[in-house]
Amino acid sequence: MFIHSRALKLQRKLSELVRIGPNPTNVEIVAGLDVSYRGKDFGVAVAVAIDRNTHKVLDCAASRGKVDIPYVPGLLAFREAALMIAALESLSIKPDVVMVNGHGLAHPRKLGIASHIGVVLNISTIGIARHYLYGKIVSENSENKILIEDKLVGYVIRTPRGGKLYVTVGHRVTPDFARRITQELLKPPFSLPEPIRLADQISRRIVRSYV
DNA sequence: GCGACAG
DNA sequence: ATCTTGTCGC
Repeated sequence: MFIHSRALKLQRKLSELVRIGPNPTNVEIVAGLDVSYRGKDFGVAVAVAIDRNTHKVLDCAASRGKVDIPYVPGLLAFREAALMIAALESLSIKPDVVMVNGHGLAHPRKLGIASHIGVVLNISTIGIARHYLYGKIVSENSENKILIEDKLVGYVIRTPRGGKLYVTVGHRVTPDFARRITQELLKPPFSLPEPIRLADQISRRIVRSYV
């Protein structure tokens, strides 16, 4: 079952394992992870693998099931990580880096869902969030940096339509690599990088197909 | 006590 | 995130 205090303790423990860089080499496959819900406790997670150069979909997989843990700000991973990991491991190919819908190090205990998944699977991950959660935003050189304990962990970037996107280090990537790969896969007129956008779109279609 | 609060 | 159709606008 779910013990709030245990969750906090686990996050503080796992956060010690998070690494900023080094970046993966020869990045050709980028995956995106997202979860949609039917009602309040039935979720569908989808993993989409994209070719970093052609932006074509290489593979796609889904995982669904009852979700008993409620959403609590700061504890999102306990609600969604299991389904996301199941979907990710169902892919027939291995991504070089994974984008997760949620924050990475920009988190109260430095362990947003992107970092959580990165540490648990020991893979490179990037957090992609549409809303602010935690951290100091500093405008510098016409760019908005996200600082945690005075350390750079990511950037707030602008989407083609003027919206904001919080891009942060999940695990084993640098802030600049996270931003660069995100920009590369951010195709107008969309406001989310392709891997996440497709995972989001596909997961809601699956969910909505359930009458 | 007050405000903030990913998906 | 989800409950929800059409509609106004770039």
